[in-house]
Amino acid sequence: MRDMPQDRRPTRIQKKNRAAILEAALDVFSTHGFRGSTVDQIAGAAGLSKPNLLYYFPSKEAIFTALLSGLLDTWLDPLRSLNPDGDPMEEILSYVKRKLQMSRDFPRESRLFANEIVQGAPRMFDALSTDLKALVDEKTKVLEGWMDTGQIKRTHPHHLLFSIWSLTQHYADFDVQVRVLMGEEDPFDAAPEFLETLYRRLLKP
Amino acid sequence: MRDMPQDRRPTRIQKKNRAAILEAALDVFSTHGFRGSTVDQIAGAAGLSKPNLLYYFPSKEAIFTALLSGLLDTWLDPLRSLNPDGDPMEEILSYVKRKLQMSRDFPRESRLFANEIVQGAPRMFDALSTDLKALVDEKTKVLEGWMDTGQIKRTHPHHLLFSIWSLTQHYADFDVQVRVLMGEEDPFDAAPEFLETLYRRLLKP
DNA sequence: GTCTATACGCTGATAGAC
DNA sequence: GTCTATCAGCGTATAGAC
Repeated sequence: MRDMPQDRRPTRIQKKNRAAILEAALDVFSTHGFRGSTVDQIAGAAGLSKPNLLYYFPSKEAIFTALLSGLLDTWLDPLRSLNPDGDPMEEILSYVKRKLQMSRDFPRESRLFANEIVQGAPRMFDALSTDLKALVDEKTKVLEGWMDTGQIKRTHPHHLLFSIWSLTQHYADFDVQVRVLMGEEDPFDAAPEFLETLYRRLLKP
Repeated sequence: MRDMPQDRRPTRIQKKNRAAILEAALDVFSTHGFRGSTVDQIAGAAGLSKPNLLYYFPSKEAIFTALLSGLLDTWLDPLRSLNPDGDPMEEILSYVKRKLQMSRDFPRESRLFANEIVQGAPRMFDALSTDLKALVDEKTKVLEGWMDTGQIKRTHPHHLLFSIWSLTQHYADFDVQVRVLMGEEDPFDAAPEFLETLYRRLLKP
C-alpha cells in the first residue's frame, strides 16, 4: 500500500474533500452501479478534477470500498437494536418503522446496496457472509425464542426478516416505479400504516 | 432505420442467431446491468464475433430494447390474468404463487428489470408509465371492488400490489444474499407457505 | 452472412509543472 | 495540493475483404 494523505492526521481541507468525494460517490454509484459510474462523474459532482480525486483515493475501487464499509454499519443498526428483552410485537413493529424511515431518508444508500446485491454482490460478498450472517443468525434466534414462548405466531424467521427488508426497501429501490404508479400520492403517507397492519395480523398470537 | 435481416423473412440461421443473442444478452445484462455489460461479453456468450453480433442488432442499445419489450409482456401476464370474477382470496393467492414461481424459474428476467428500475428506469420509463400504469390502474380497481363488497379486508390497493411484487421478486433479485443467509436450506421450500399465510391473515375478512 | 482489421471516443490512472 | 497534459486499454461501432 502506498502512503495516503489520511495516514498522517488530515487537514481540514483533506477532511472536507474526502467527505465531498464520498458524498458524490454515493450519489453516482447508487444511480449507476459500480461499472456504470465513471471517476469523472464523481469528480465533477464533488467539484474536483479527476486527478485531484485520485490523489485522495488511489482508485475507483477504493472509493467504492471506503463508501461501502462506512455505510454498512449504519445500515444494519436498526436490526442490531432489536431488543431481545423488549415486547416482541413492539420490537418488530419499531424495527419495520425504522427500516421504512431509512428508505425514505436514505434512499441512495438503499439503492447502493440493491445495485450491488442484484449483481451478485461481487464487492460485498465477504461482508454479507461474515458480518451480516452473524447478525442475522443472532436475531433469528431471538425471533424463534419469541415464537417458542408464543409471544408472536410461529413463522419462518428468515422469511420474516426477508419480508421486512423487501417490503421496506422496495420504496427506495423501486422508487421510480412506485411514484409512476401512485401519481401524486406520496407512498410514505400510507406505507407505515399498511406495514403495521400487515405485521400485526401476521404475528398476533 | 436501416434494413435489418429480420425484415424479410429470416432464415433458420438468422432466427437461431437472434435467439442466441437475446438469450446471451439476458444472461449478461441481468448480472451486470446495461452499462456494466459489454458487447464482447454478449457476443462471446452467444458464440459469435462482435462484428457479427452487430450485424444482427445495430447497437448494444437495440439489443437491450428488443430484449425488454419481448419480456415485459410475459412478465406482466400473471397480473393480467387476475380474474375479477374469480374468488378474491384464491385469485390473489394464485397471483402470489405464480409470481413466486417466476422468481424461481426466471430469476434473470427479474434481475434485468430490477437493475433497470433501481437505476431510475432510463430505458423503461415509457413502458412503466403507459403499459404498466394502465394495467395497475385496472387491477387496483378490481382489488378495491373486492374490498368494497367485503370479500377481502380493506387495505391500500397500491401498497398491496407493491407488497406482492417486493416479497416475491426479492428471492430472485437478492438471491445471493438470501442464499448466504439461509445456508443449505432452499428458500423456495418454505416461501410459498410463508407468503400464503401472510396474505390469508392480511386479507381474510 | 461472416470474418479481419480498424477507427475513434471514453475511461482509469500517471507524470510532472506550478 | 491542485492543475494540465498525457497514456494505455477498453468499448462501441464501421469498412471492406471473402
